[in-house]
Amino acid sequence: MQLKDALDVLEEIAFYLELKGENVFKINAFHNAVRNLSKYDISLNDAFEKQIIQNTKGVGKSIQGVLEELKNSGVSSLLEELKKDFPESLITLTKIRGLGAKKIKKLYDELGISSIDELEQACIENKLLKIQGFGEKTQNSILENIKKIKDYEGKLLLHYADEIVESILDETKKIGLKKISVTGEIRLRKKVISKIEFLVSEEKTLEKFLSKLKATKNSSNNFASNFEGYLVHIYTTNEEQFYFDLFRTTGTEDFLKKISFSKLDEKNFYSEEDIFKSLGYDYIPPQARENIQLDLRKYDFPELKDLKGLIHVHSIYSDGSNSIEEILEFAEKNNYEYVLLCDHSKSAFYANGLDEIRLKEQWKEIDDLNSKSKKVRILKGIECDILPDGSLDFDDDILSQFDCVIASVHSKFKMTKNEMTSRIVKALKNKFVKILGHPTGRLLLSREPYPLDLDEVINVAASEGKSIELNCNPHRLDLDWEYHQKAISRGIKITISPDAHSFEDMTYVKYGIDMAIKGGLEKKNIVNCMGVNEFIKNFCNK
DNA sequence: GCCGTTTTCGGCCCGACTGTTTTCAGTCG
Repeated sequence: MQLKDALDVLEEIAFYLELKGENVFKINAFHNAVRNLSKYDISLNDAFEKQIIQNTKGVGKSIQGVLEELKNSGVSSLLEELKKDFPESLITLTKIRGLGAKKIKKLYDELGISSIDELEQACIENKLLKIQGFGEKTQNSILENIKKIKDYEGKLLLHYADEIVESILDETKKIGLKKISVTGEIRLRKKVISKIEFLVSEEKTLEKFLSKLKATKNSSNNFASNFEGYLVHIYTTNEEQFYFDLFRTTGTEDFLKKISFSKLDEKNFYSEEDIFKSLGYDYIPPQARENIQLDLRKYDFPELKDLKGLIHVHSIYSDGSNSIEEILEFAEKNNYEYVLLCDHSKSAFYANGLDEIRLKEQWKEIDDLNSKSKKVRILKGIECDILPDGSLDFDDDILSQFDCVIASVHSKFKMTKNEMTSRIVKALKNKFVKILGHPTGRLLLSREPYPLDLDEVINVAASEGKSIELNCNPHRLDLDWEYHQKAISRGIKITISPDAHSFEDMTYVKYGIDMAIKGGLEKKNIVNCMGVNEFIKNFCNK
């Protein structure tokens, strides 16, 4: 069991305690424990072995007991006991934004609502207005949020899809199924996946594979299955037509049309390259086939190894889980020339943002490490909050002392389009700001972007000579690939950054590479394809 | 439930926001 799953159990316990009207401080104790442990991305076993559970503040005897029990048996008897008094589905209501334990209890006690469907029906029938503390706006926002949840149902982010693919491919290895490839949306590297698709060439083991997935027949060579609530499609083919069908099932339909795929008069190919060749085109990687605007020519697409700078990394100084030394080791191991360390600024109190005093401590540590490190240069950066009025979280005197400043919006999302646009435009005009972080603030499948005139932001970034981030966190992927051509056509360079808070996050740049290819970015368009000296020359103060 | 200690019980993070109220409760990060 992962520590994160165990923390979900603690959150559930807190929820049921709150339903029962337990002491607020007792409930908070569970929330505190979760908060203090949530920065560790490890298994529950490791958390015990590394003495993390034992030494973390806010994790006392009894919460430790719960975690111990989870480690040993996978369940919590406390949670099981608490659950007994309520319907199983009640906790699903916590998925709805704006609903906490208090409101859920009211809905349950007064209207007997215990599921999202029941709640939706009650809203439609105007029943919530009768309850004290609920009004029209609350009812509307609940309905809206339910709609969102239903829209998102069955869809998953790319990195989760990759995990599922991985686990299914592990199974096929055990079975002995050899000729299988992921195809369709995942192979195109779409940012949100609605079905998981495989192409398999028929062999003896196919039946075993299909029964393992409990797949049912759709048509003669198409099977469907449901894996943990997600749709899986399995297309079957034969050895000779494998690449033809891989090409076809990868799509997109628009792309196939664009290259006149249907005009191919033979079906036996030995690679996708051969298919492009016989159609008279250079090879186009699957990522780029979703972007119908791109020319059918060879692009100088970036690869992971072309990224020379690891830009936008958080350390334990703010809300990251690694020390600067550990980040340095990671960078060395992965052949980066430089790291731009970007912890949060002081206003980001929820993320332990740095004030001027702690900044100085960090700078000293960076200087010390730089004097020892031969291979990797650590640069002093900051992810500086853009305050609601467009000013920055440090004054120019402090800002001037960073090598490079990334400016991002983290608060007050609910502004008008005009207000938000001028807020960001003002920040971009600060001469020490070099990169705009996650420009739209969206969280895929969870939070809409804030209202923003992105065209205007791109125009200003261009005229000010600033870079825009392609945030590689699979929840963000922001700046979206659909805006890449617009940005580079104005001369903007894009920064591919992991916005990392852990080692795992640092590997997210691979999703950035996927999106960059999709957007039609070439190495020359990407800031961190520059070596350290060129980066300093073009994007650093001093 | 956790912590800290003036060691056995009292205090516990907090500000912003929203929507409901008519002065505040609930939620969120």
